Amino acid sequence: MSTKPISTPERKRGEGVKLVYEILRDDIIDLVMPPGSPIDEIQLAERLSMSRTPIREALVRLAGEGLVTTLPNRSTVVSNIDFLNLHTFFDALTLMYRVTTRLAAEYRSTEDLAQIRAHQAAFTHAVETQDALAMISTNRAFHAAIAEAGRNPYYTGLFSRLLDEGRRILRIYYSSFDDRLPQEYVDEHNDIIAAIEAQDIAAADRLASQHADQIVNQIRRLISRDRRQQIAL
Amino acid sequence: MSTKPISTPERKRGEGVKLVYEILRDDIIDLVMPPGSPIDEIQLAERLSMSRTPIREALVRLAGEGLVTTLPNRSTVVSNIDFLNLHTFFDALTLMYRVTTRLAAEYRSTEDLAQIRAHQAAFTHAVETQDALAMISTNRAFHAAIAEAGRNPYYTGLFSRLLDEGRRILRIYYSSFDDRLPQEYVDEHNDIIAAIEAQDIAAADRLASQHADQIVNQIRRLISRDRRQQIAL
DNA sequence: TGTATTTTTCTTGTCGACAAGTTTTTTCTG
DNA sequence: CAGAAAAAACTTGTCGACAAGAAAAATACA
Repeated sequence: MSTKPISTPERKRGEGVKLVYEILRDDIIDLVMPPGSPIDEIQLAERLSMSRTPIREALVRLAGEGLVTTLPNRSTVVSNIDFLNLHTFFDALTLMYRVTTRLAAEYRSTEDLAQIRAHQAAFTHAVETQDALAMISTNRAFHAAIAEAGRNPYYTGLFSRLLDEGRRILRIYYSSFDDRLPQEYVDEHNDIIAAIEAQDIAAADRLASQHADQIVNQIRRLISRDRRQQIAL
Repeated sequence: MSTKPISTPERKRGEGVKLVYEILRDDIIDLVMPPGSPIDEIQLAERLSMSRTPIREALVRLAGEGLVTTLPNRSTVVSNIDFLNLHTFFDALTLMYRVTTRLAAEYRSTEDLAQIRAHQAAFTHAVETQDALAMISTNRAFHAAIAEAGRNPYYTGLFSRLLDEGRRILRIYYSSFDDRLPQEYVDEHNDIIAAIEAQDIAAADRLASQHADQIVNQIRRLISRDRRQQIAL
């Protein structure tokens, strides 16, 4: 975690919480603060030059989203990634990939398609320049845009949480990205876009399902490879 | 909302937030505080004889779950029920009914079954005594227990929110319950229990789907009937 | 009398301080 | 010197107070 103070000489009333929330959220998702990192309220308050009240409010919100864990009367820490129950994560992620893509095919507007295509362009660029970090974030934005087009807030809410959790997991292994897979992702994304544009719900469901399997399998491979390396040490 | 002060002479450190959270949550779900009700922090603080800090923390949590809406620099109010987009609610509810029941059939332990049966007994009793309010809450507990048996925290989290929202909607119409339908629900619940016990995933899925359709249709009927009455006035 | 403007009142957002626990350090004792 | 007990240092949870903004009331004006 960077400790340098952030210059916030003037802040509007009500923006403090938002600021802290977004800083912590980004730092947690990008693993700047790895799982288990303690979050010191006083330190944060000094760094952002504000009182502990807005800090605590942001922490309560983050706890509600499962990104931090509050240990009563003890420190708040960045939530751990539960590798033992990853299958529940994969299961929910796959389901949300499917239903959001289905709904997008059903309800997408022309503007939705433009948004989705813009994110896909960014993802393609990240793949071409082999920027693994950019791949992870643009991939998230691409699928979040699809979910938005589906217009079901219950799904977008859960899906966002799952995508964030997936980002954390991928960041751990981002250095060991295969450069063969990303191109496949680009192609699959394009197929999904085509199905959404054609409003072919069945195809959207099938493609999303396959895409989810690809990602799940990739994560599984990254984890097992990592485990082998650890044993080799 | 009842305004009588609650006797809380001594409270342990850290229990204040939990107390406020549960009181507000229950009052909102049971429509003691109907949608749109303003929540006055100072009034609440005086009634529970504590400062505004724990009150605000509880409100942030409730806002995270969508039960209250915070209007910046203005009052926090109980969230409205979005009747215009009820289809997104029905869609998500049906899906969660299905996946949680499927998973329960797959992973249920003997203790899970006992829990589920206990809730079903309570539901049956509520139907027999024609206690509509008890039907609503025991029905929720029954399905929540099934979801717990499926052991996917992402699903149980979303499902809980949906069940709570459904409880709010049903409470609005609780006086106009048909007395024919509840008996069907009892039978359907028993079929679902049988499928879960037999670990018949396909049957569990199918029954949950039918059950969800029943409930969705019932709510739709209650709403349209209510609308006709309003027009008749 | 009705509308615009100012003033007052009220509620929320933020702050600094203190109390209740927890962890770490120090001191005591065998 | 090792382990237990006591004390100090630190962190979190709660409080009362104040400032900023919004709603309501009062006033001015046509």
